[in-house]
Amino acid sequence: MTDQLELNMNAYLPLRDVVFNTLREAILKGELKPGERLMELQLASKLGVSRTPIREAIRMLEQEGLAVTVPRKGAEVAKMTEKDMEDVLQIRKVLDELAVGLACDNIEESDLEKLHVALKNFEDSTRGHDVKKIAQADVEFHDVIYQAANNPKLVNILNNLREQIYRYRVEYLKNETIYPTLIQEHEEIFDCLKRKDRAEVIRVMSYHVVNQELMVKNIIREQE
Amino acid sequence: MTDQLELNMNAYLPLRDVVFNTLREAILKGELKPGERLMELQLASKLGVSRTPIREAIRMLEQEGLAVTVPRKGAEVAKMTEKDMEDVLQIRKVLDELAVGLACDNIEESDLEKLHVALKNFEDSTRGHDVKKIAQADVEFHDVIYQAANNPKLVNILNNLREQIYRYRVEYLKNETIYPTLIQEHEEIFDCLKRKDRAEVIRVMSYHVVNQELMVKNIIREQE
DNA sequence: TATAGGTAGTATGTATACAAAATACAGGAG
DNA sequence: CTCCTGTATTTTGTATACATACTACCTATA
Repeated sequence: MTDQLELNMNAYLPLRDVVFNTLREAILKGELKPGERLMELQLASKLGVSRTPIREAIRMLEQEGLAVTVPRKGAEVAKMTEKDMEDVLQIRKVLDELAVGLACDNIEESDLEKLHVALKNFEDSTRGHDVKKIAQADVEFHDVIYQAANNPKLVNILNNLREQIYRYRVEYLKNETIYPTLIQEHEEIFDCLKRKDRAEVIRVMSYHVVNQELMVKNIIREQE
Repeated sequence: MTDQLELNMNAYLPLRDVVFNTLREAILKGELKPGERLMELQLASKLGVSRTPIREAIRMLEQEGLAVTVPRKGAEVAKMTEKDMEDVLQIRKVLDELAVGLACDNIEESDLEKLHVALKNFEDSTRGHDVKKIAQADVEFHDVIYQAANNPKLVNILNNLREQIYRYRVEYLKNETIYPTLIQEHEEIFDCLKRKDRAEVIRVMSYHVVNQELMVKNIIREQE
C-alpha cells in the first residue's frame, strides 16, 4: 500500500463552510458593508441554499467578530470604530512580538529559505499595482513567521486579528510611498531571524506593527 | 414617561445560547470529557430541544476552541495536550501583561476600590474549602483589571483563553499551600496599580502567570 | 481464520414547515 | 397634522422531514 495518495476526500466541504467563506470574503472585500443586515432568506436565495447553512455560517462569523446579532432582530456586519481598530492593533502588536520571538527561537534553515522567497515575492509584488496581490504577498511573508512560531493557537488568533483590519489594510497599501519602508523592515526582520537576534527582531517587528497602526488610524479618520 | 423601568426584555435568550452555555459549562466542569462525542440527537433529547439549536451551539463551541468537528462525522469535545496548554499560557502571559499595563494607565479610584474588595474576597474565599468559589473570586479579581484595561476585544480573548485552562485551573487551586503566594501576588498587583508603577505591575503579573503555568503543567503531567 | 461485501441502523447535512416576534404601513382619532 | 393603533408582511426561532454518508455487524467465501 502506498504511503502517498491520501485521496483528497477533503474536496468535500459542508455548505455551512462554503457559505462562511463566501460571506467572510464578501465582508473583508467590503462587498458587504459594516452595518449591513445579513438576512437569512435573502442570503439563502442569493447563494442558492436553504436557511440552515446560512444560519450556521452566521454563528461562525459572529464568533469571529465579523458579524453581530441581536436576538429576534438578526445579524449585521460588524462595525469598526477607530477605537476598535486601536484595540485590535494593541493586541496584535504584543502577539506579533511574541510570534516573532518564538519564531526566532525555533526557526530552521528551511524556514529561512521560505522567508527569503516570501521577502522577494513581496518586493516583486510592489512593482506591480495590484494591491490585493501585494497584501497577499505580505500575508505570506508574515505567515512563514507565524508558522515558525510553532503555536497554532497563536496563529489562529493572529489570523483572526489580521482579518479584522484587512479592509483598512488594503486601503493603506494603496499608498505606494510606503513600499520601500515595508521592504526594508521585512529585510531587517529576515536578517535578525537569520542572526537569531531575538531582542532586535522583536524591536523591529514592534516598530513594523506600530507603523501600520498609525497609518490605518489615519485612514479611518479620513473616512469619517 | 419614567426613565427607569427598562423592563428586562434581556430575560429572553435564544435556545442556541442556552444550549451553548449549558454545553460550555459541562465541558469546563469536566462533565463532558475531552474526546467525548457531541451527538446532536442525543443532546437534543437530553436537553429537550430540537437539533437546530444544538447545531448552532456546536458551531459556536467550535469557534471557541471547545469543540472540534469533522464533516460528516460530527463534533467532539476538544482535547488538550500539554503542548496546547503551553501555547495557551504563552499567549495569556503577554496578553495579561498588556491588560495590566493598560489597566495601570487607565485605572480610576473607583476601580481601585472594586479591586480592593475583590482582593479581600479572594483572601476570604481561601479560608473556606470551596475550590469553585476560590476560582470564582480569583476570576473576579482579574476581571476588575480586565475591565480597567478598557479594551473589550482583549477582554474577549483573555476570557476565551481563561476558559481553555479552567479545567486544570480548578485542579491547581486544590493545592492549599499556594494560597498565601497568590494572595501576596494579588496584593502586590494592587499596590503597583495604586502607585501607578507600570513596569513593576507588569513584572509581577508576568510572574503571577508564569507561576500558574508551571503548576498547571505539573498537573497535566501527573494526569498523563 | 481472515477478509470482502452487504445490510440495517444511526448520524450528519440540508431543506422545509410552522410559530412567534418585529417591522412597516395605512387608517382613524384627537 | 400628529400620534396612536391595528393589520399585513417580513424575519427570526424552532421543529421536523428527508437524503446521504458513516458505522457496526453479520454472512459468505477463499
